[in-house]
Amino acid sequence: MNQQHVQPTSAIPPHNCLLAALPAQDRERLLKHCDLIALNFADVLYCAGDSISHVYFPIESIISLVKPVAGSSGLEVGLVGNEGLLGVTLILEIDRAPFHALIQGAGTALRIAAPPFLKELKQSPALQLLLKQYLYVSINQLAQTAACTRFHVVEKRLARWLLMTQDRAHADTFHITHVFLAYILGVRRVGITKAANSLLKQKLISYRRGIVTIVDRAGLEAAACNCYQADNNIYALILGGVEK
Amino acid sequence: MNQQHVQPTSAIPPHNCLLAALPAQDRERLLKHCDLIALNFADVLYCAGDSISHVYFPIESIISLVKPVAGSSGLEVGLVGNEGLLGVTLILEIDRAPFHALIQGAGTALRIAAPPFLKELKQSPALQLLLKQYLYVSINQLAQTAACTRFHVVEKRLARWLLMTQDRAHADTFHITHVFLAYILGVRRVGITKAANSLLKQKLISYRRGIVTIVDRAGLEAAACNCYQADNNIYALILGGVEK
DNA sequence: ATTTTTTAGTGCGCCAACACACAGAGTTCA
DNA sequence: TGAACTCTGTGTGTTGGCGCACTAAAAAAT
Repeated sequence: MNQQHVQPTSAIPPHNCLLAALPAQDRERLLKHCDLIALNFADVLYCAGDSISHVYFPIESIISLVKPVAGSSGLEVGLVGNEGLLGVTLILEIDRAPFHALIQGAGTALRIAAPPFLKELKQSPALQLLLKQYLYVSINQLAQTAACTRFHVVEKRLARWLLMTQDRAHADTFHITHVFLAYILGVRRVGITKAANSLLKQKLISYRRGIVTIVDRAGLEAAACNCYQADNNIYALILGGVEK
Repeated sequence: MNQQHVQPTSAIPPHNCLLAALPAQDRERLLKHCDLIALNFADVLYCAGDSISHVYFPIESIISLVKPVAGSSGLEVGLVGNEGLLGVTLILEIDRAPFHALIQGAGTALRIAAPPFLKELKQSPALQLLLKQYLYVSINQLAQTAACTRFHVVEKRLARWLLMTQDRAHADTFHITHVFLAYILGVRRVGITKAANSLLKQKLISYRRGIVTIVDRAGLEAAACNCYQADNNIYALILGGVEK
């Protein structure tokens, strides 16, 4: 892990939707214990089974949750950007990460050690509720991914994943290689090459050597399975009050 | 839904592991609000999105949690027997079922309406902890199923499912058809026929017209993917104190 | 006892994804 | 400038599961 502390010099205050949704007082108490850190591509924040040392609120960074599989590579079961947080299961009072957590998109995050987080959690019913809601959404999205992985072809799954990442990257262009995508979606690299090439030919995306650009977002949404919409719907339904 | 009230006449007291793990006082308070009911095969307790009217503690019944998929049939993402309960997400204070819940194995269950359950939940830290632990286990098993569904062939998945069902049925023989299994595992009926036939030829199971018998449990464990063991491990790790 | 319904087994062509291997092109570094 | 490395594209044969259609046999209903 190669995390650096970052001076919070930017004029725009760092933004995480869940933090923003907290009452000002609760948020301030929490922020006092937070560090703004930079997360680098492929950093591993923790592995399944590890103790949860810190909670992360991504700002621009994107975190992949990966379920490891004996013998196989693994399978992404969740994606965390500034709409969420990493470490939500702490609300279940179990100090054990259910999944690998690795950085899929470099950027900053607010980090807080588990002990102060748990202390604030006890004091803040608003934070408790937010975590419960986010956990509920995560469970729904996990099941959605399970079904999607079973029934939908790679091209549609890839389109969905690109949309989810674009939402969290807040940019049309981001860094990703076919190899990494293959790992995430649990398919061969060649499968990604083929699917990506198809999306390219349809002029929905463009890419070269690790840089993907969304060209036609509406088209990509049409090319994706509606699991993408389903995920958004459940988030809006449960966490609708949270500003995006 | 065709549920009948059942006289709790049996000499052996009905047994649900989670209820049994509660302190006697908390359990008694809860049981006062419980009805012992009979659940019939294919009963639908609720659909995804429904309000959670009741919580169910299976005794001999087995409940399937199914994530519906637009266009496709659905995919089982959880199995609840007397080692668990249905309605665990109520602890997240969200009155919305994340999955379909349908009876996969007929039998009795203790049922309690949501309002008294929530009231008892507030009063019983032991019940709160148990639900948190069970929810954590369920999340892990959900991810396990997601990965299993992606990477393992039907025959191994079928073997795993038969073992899970045998555990919950507490019997070597139970009622199940190929059509139902196909729905549950998200494959064609013919795929089940083929896989079941293979297990039959290996003398691990026997079956005829809706009745399956486990013949060689050790052999079946060897034929299953280790997702079966992984599920058991996480349950034992988190809920190890709970008697089986 | 005959018909109808339910459940299981078989055959055929098809396709998405697999495994493995290698080629070409851009990037980095010496 | 050339070598080493990284990333993407292509080719060949294989396979697990799909869709569809039909047969066979057991159970239930009339």
